[in-house]
Amino acid sequence: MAKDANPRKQPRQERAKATVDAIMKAAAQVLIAEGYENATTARIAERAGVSIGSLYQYFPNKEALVAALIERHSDEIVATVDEALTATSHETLEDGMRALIHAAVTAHRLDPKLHKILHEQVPRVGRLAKALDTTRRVTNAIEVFLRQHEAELKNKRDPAMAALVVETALEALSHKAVIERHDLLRSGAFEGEMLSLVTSYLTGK
Amino acid sequence: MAKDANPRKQPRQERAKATVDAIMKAAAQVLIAEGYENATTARIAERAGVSIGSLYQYFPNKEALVAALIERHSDEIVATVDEALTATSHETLEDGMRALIHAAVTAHRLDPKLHKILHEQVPRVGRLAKALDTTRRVTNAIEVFLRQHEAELKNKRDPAMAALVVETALEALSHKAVIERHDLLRSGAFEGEMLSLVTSYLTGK
DNA sequence: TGAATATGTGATGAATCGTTCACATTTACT
DNA sequence: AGTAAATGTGAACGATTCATCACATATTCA
Repeated sequence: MAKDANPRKQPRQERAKATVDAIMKAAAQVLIAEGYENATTARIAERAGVSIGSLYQYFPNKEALVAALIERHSDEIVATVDEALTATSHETLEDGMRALIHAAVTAHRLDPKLHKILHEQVPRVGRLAKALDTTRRVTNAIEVFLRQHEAELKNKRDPAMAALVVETALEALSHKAVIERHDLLRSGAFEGEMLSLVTSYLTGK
Repeated sequence: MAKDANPRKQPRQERAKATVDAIMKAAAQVLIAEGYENATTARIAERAGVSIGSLYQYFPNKEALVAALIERHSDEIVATVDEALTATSHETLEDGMRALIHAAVTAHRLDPKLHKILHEQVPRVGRLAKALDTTRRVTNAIEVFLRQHEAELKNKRDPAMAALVVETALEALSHKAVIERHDLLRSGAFEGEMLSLVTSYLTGK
């Protein structure tokens, strides 16, 4: 087990970029198919059609490879949520929440199987934990939005606290719907429940 | 790696029961201290003051040992929640939710470190997944409670759906508070937020 | 007391894994 | 064409793991 976190060689030629891309694609596929523990570097390299040595030329170890995957996935989610909230910054709080919920569900649906693995099976330790702080970034975005709509907020609701509550609840509900109860999303009923949950909490109406 | 799931010998003498107990206690301690991946059977046996052979006499493999730990923990949580809901079955819906929230937080606090490991680091595969269905059992209990208070429920709220939403949200919030933001529990403010969230959703007031 | 059964031991096997490194091949550039 | 840099290869290594089994000890009970 290497503790070496030294940055590996950066791909300079097109050929090398294709290799890195193939490795990451293969890593995602193998993670989905085999789970984190059985996703060995050898299997990933084989799936990528690359030798094991090439893998270690661009990623110092397995952990860093998975971290790269997580970071990319996290960025996608945060971007999706951010877009939704900034796009509705001048509409009502309820409209914003509706957009947020839609974004959260959409984000989870980008690659549900990979999301499930990354979220449930990847150990939350070391560098991996850092890459997984989607939560904090999303909560911040929500807090900003709530401050912009403080007038609609129920008396004495602290935006920071409310953002924490809303993020936690919506993340859990989106996750459950997309990962475990995909049937709930057939009709729009479940999104309606989520909206009802957060708006009545936030506005107190 | 053995796939053998054959039931191992049951402890018949007191001595053996003590051994099994020591193994489970040690397993919890080692899991907390080292994490799931580094919690080797050898380390657990050493910590228990037992030989590795004894461990394998009562547990067919590491997975089964952890599963036993999970099952016990899950039963504790379900029991705590069940008590709270049945004790308040004749009080108001809000009182019941207050008790439920208190129970959820208490349940998470029984052994927060172990809970965190079991919840976040143990791979959700095979037998482990089955043992982890605390969720389903708690949701059922909540649904029963809600049906008993259907009169107080907002128009057209389906008890099954509402139970799902409430369980998911409260579990996520309790988890976050106890595991990541223990500071939030100093004052009772956070429990208040949780109560506000679910009661305004359920009663629509 | 002594035999049958239950329990405990730990060296050892067998498998797997992450990672390295000496070397081969390909590309870029003069 | 020729050379240096970039990229690719995969056998081999060391470390670690789970799990077994032949044997020793303790307990039960006739």
